[in-house]
Amino acid sequence: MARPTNTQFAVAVHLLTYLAGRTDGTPVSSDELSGSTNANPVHVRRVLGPLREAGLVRSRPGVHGGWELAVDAGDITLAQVWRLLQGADPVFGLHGPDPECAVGRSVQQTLTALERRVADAVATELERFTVRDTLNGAVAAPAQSADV
Amino acid sequence: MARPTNTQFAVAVHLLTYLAGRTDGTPVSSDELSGSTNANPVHVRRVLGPLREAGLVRSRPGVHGGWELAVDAGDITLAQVWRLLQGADPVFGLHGPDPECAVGRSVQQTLTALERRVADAVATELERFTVRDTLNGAVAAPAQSADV
DNA sequence: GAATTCGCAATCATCATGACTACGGATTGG
DNA sequence: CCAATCCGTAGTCATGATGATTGCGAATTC
Repeated sequence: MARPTNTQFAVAVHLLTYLAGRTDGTPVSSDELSGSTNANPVHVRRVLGPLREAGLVRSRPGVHGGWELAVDAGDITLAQVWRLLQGADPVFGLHGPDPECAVGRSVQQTLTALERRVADAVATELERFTVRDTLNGAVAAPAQSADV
Repeated sequence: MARPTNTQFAVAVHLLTYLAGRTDGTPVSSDELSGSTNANPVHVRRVLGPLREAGLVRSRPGVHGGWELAVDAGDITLAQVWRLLQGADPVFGLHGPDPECAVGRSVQQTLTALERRVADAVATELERFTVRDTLNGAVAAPAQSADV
């Protein structure tokens, strides 16, 4: 199926959780972080970049530099992370119908409206959890899955 | 845009709406459908295949063959279509963390649980609409978007 | 001044998606 | 029976998104 192509959200949650688990106040280098996420340092920096701009994390260059949380883990909702990294991505892809077809135009409007509804639903669900929850393993699977 | 690649759900909604709009009982060929969706006939058949297996549409070969709805448009929820085509796709991609890292394993479990929750949320939202709604343009944007 | 680490640009490999072609099978109509 | 139409499916190809990797510069610490 549509394989997990964009993993930035997953990596970000991992990184934030890792940082939240660091009790000593020392920053963590991209190198160390890349080891845990099995990614490379450049990618780590690219993922953390938007989070830094949003004020969630700090970075410092230099010998004992690295990354650390800028706010409490309990104050970072997963919805925030989602919006920063993948919130602009459509949940389902749109297609380009024949512009001359009346049905096509109507369907396109419908799909756009749907997209926003679904994106809202995703954000609402992610709003319920924070990085602290992920650190504590407090994110449980739903009682019953609607799958199939 | 992470998800922009897989447009099968969008195409399927388009195709079903097109079929629902056909008042005369004659089947529609893949060729005609491909014109409206701006795709090619083979792709149309590939998208409609799972819907046929689920009993939502029928197809007939031969001279006056083609596709038609097998059930009432009001009985086809968008969630059904979603599950058949993209329901198995993760909403956000998972990454492959270092299996030796305790944080990594924990985060992975959390993300898997999250994935199911979010997938449920999407399905629940799509459950609210049917192909008839898309035909009537009855899918409105939400009152306020949670974007940004 | 040397070592460390972030910041960023540029290139490359991989993979999902969909377009396209080709051929076979089923059905209709003469 | 034969031709035309249309689905069914396999196979190949182009495109685009994603992430790996390298290289170089700037900032900071010691």
